[in-house]
Order: sequence, then C-alpha cells, then structure tokens
Amino acid sequence: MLTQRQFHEHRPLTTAHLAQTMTLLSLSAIELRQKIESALASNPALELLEERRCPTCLRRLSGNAPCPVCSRPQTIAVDQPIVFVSSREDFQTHTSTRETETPEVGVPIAANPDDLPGFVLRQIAPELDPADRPLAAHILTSLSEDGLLGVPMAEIARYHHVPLDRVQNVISLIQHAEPVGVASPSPQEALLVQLEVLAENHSVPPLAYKAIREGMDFLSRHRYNELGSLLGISTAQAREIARFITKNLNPFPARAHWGDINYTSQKAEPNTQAYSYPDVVISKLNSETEESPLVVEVAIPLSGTLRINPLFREAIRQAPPDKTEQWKSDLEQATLLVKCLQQRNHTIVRLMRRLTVMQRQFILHGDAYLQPVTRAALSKELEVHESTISRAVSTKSVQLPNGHIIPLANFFDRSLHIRTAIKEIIEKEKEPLSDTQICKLLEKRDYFVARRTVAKYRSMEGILPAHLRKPNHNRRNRTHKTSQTL
DNA sequence: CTATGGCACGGATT
DNA sequence: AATCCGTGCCATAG
Repeated sequence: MLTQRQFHEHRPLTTAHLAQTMTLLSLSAIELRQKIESALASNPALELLEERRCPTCLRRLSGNAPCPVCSRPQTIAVDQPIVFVSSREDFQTHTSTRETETPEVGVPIAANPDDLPGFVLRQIAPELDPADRPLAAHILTSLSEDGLLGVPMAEIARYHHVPLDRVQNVISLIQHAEPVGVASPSPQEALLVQLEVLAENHSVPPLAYKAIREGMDFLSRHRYNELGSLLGISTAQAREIARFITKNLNPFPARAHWGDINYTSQKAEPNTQAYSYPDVVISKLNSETEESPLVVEVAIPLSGTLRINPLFREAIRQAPPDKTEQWKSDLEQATLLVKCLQQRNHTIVRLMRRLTVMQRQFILHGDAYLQPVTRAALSKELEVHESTISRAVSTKSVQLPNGHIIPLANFFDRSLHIRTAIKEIIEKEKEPLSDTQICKLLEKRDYFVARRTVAKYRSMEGILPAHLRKPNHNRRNRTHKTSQTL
C-alpha cells in the first residue's frame, strides 16, 4: 500500500482522492482536457493561469519551474532522459518545422486535432480533380465523430447531380489518406481498406479479408468459435486472426490510433477522442547526433497552469452566509482536482522516466529493440499498484522521435521484438526454415522463446509454415518503409 | 522421425 | 473475477 503523499489539507478525503487520481490517470490527454474544461466552467475556485513559454526554445511550460530542457545542467548523461510536463499540444513548433512550410503534405502527427476535414483534404488535394472538390468537402464535413461517413453515398450523389461512382471514387481517395479508412460507410469497410493498405507493406493473414467481410458479426462479438467454423479453421486460429485485426486495424478511423480498439463500445459514449493525438512526445535533444539524451514531454491539453484562484480563497471569508457552504465545497473540490492532477503528472513523469531509460534502444531504433518489460515489474520499481501502471499505460499514446505514434502499451509488448526478428529471419532465408531452426537462430540473437511460440508468432504475422513457403532466391527486397514522410 | 497445429494450464493484464 | 498470452504436451500429417 502506498502512503503516497500526506496532504496537509485539513480534509484529506483519502478515498475520494485516490479514486479521482485513478480516474485522472487513466484519461488520455483529450479526455483530460474535457474534464478540466468542465471543471473550470463550473467551479469558480479554479483558475487557469496564462501559459508560459520558455524564452529560448518556446516550449510551453506548465507550473513555475524553469524550462527543463534549456536549464539543464551541462553535464547530462546520455541515457538520462529529460522528462517534464508540457502544457499544450503543439510541440511540433520545435520538432518539425517542415509542417509550416509545406502544408499540403500531411504529416499526420502535426495535424490540428480539431480539423480532420482540412487535414484529409490537404493530403488528397494533389490527386483530387478540382471539379470534385465540392464532393470531397461535402463528404468530409459529413463525417461522424468516429470518422465514418454519416450519410448515404446516394444522397451526396443526388445532391450534386453526379453519378454515384464519381462519389465512390472520391471516397476511395479519401479512404486511402490518413487516417486510413476515413469516410468509409461502415466500420467493416474501414477495416477492409486498412487491411488493403497494410497488405502493401506487410504480410497479413489471408483469411483476414474473409473474416471481416463475412464474419464481422462474430468478430465484433468475440464469437471466435463461430468465426472459426465460418472460415473453416480452429477457434484458436480464429482468435489469432481477430487479434491481428484488433491490433492493426481500427474500425473507427478518427479515433485514437492503431492499436487499442473497442469493438464493444458501440454505446453512444461521447468519446470525442481525436485521431493521432499523442499524450507523450519523445524527441532527441540533439537530433543530429546519435548519442543524445531523450526529451520526453508529457502533454497537458491546456495552454496554461491550473491552480486555485487566490482571490477566491480570500473572498470565501466574506462570503454571503447562504453561499459559504457552496463556496467551501467548491474550494474543496478545486484543491482536490489540482492535487490529483499533480499526482497524475507526477506518476506519469516517473513512469516515463523509467520507461525511456529502459527502452531507449527501442525508442531510437525500432521494434526489434524492444525490451520485454512487464507492467508488474515496473509497478514494483515505482512502488505503485500494478493497476495504476495498467491504467496509466493503456489509454495513452506516444510519439516517437521518428514521428510515429504508437500506444504506450506497446512499450510492454512481450513479443514484438521477437516477431520482428522472426520476420527478418524469414525475409533473409534462402530455403524455408522450420520453426525449430528459426528458434535456434533466435537463440543466437539472445531471444529465448519456445518453438511452439515461434509457430504462433509466425502464423500471427500471416507467414505460412516452412513446407508451404517457396525457396527464397529473389524474394522482393524489403525496401518498403511503412510511411515515408513523402 | 520431424514439423505443426490443437488444447489447456498458469501467470500477467485489465 | 474475467480475459489474454506464452508454453508444454500430445496428435496428426508428411
């Protein structure tokens, strides 16, 4: 049990406090913004202090501390990341200046999270027949919050007096822009488009298409045995497929990101989570050199610092008698919120500091270098309950120095590095290698997994068993990068 | 006999 | 407490 900090408030409210800390911790930056905004609106004791920028690097800072990047000690160890809380989303100003120069080229991460239509439009502009612009505009403004097409295609066609297939063409163009699958009429179609795009650069389980096309119903309900019999495969295999799909595809393109998807959350949750909005941004202090400390910015989606309005604290003494109770409780709630917020940030900062040290290689060099770390181990180190880590990790996404945005949970993926290693081995193999042989090769790279597991990963990646693979003399070279910055 | 896939158990995660 | 994931054991295919 963590005794955390003893708060010197006369009313500690420990249970309420703990409960709220938990909730706040599990909120992503976007959700947190809503929460704070509503608190600000309803509680006069809260006050949003103006944002403060570091005079040198223009980072937006939270609280009163000096800019941790610019005021760092000269002698800073390379493996010692600089971790701090930063107060608004547009870190992009200093990490990527390209964006402002060429707005046509959509760099996904730099998008304003509130402007999905414009973001997509910029990407497709070069390929879009100017005559179709109104169509595209119409489509993009009719998107639902999830990024699906809210109105029937026929309606759009009728409205503009154009043939249906022309609308279809525009939609198809839009679907292939980031976030892939937007403007699909249904989650199902969004998945299909994503799968198609994914298949260009990766191998995908061949049955995934059929699973989505025909087994969507089972898929969304986790009815794996039914799905299995539909596809003519075992339940376990069906689960593999489903796993692949949930892991790599997103039925609601405008939602968070590749990764965690809620098939079940069909309930009208006002989840306004914008697409690709990182909760944490990791960059290199000096992006030129290889040996450079990491800079980790934990996002607070507000421009400024939240605090208790000191005037309110004063005023409460002379409150009109009928209001004292109300004001008191306002003040109480406000302090609670602020404290919890601080604690949330504190926890995340500690978490990220430890995590970035352990996963430095992964952050810099990609999937193959991911260290297997369990949440449990980390929770022990940080002396918090494991569910705390779990909550903190599962809802958030991180932007890596290479610009990719991934779920923070990926930092704990126990199999990713092995899977990429297996893919590499098979890419390079001359003759088909059996699982056992692959297993041995993995051992040489210090990856110790059971032979059985190799088989699983292989099928997970949609790679056929050895006896069904072709001898690989001139297999296509793996020069495809997933998303070149164009 | 070897290579793989199915099933089930136990630890990790949520 | 329910679910997911890596593994061991066994059956089956070649």
